Amino acid sequence: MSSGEEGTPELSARLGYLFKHAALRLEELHREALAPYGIDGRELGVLIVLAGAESSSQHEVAQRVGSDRTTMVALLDVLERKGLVSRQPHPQDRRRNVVELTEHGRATVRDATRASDAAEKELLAPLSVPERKDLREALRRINE
Amino acid sequence: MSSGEEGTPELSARLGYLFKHAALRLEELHREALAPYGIDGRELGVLIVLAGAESSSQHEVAQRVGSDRTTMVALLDVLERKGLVSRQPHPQDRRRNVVELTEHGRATVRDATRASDAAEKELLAPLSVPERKDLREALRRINE
DNA sequence: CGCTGATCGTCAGTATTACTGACGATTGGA
DNA sequence: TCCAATCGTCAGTAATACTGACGATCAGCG
Repeated sequence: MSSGEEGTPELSARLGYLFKHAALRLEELHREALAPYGIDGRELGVLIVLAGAESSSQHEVAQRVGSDRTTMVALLDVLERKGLVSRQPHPQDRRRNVVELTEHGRATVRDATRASDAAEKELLAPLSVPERKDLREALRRINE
Repeated sequence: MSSGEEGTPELSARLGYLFKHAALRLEELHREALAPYGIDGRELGVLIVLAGAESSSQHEVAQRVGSDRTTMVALLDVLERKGLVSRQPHPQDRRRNVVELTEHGRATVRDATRASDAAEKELLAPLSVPERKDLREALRRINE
């Protein structure tokens, strides 16, 4: 397996291909699972961050999600229009916005996260339960 | 772990987050690893497909890569301009182009694949050797 | 042989996403 | 009080991949 072979490489064995296609498939499952809640996976990510750290600035939310503050503007515009989050001026620092989940937002995170869990479970269906745990753990360690 | 808990979900434990960040990190490693060859990961994918199936039509290449034929046009334009692939009219079916690796293309796939292997290895560095194999195998099974 | 439907490569247009760079407003420290 | 830094915002840009259409070509059927 590791002696100096020179075999034709196979695209479907490449890590990039494997990640990309797994991510695409998960995205599709999420589209179906989250449709009843009117959000997509990216938006659920923002809601999850807010559920874990109530009342953050937009900049903080962006950092936690792993995007940047300019991307967050339009994202929060949409979530605000959907009634899932609220923006209020920070009382002590008027440069900031305090971003919080609305009541509707809290209910949506709860239910949509369950739907997302189901989507993940469906993606991982070909694996045994311990294999699923190992996969998650391996990915977690790769991402430090 | 599986009793009716209602804990705050953590974004970094979500599969979508894990895949996205692993893919981003790998993309970055690939950027560095492939720079000497003047190609990116997407282009290496095309070259790898061509190395495994010499003389395909553009449509076939696109299907194997998992994109569509309109995307492939510009991609092959670039690879042709770089002297890595050649396009010739199919002798029997003049609708098709026969796409083949040039000599330079063959050498590039060989060397760039090695560089890509190194990038993958670096991404998987936190895992033991059997764990790397398990991860690949799990991803392969997820993607059918 | 002549039609008809399908296929191939191409291109224009569009949508999505995320970035850079700049701006005004605001803050906090020298 | 002044200056550098921060925050949210927006315009512009770049990368990517899609849809829909087009002409050229092919294959099958009558």
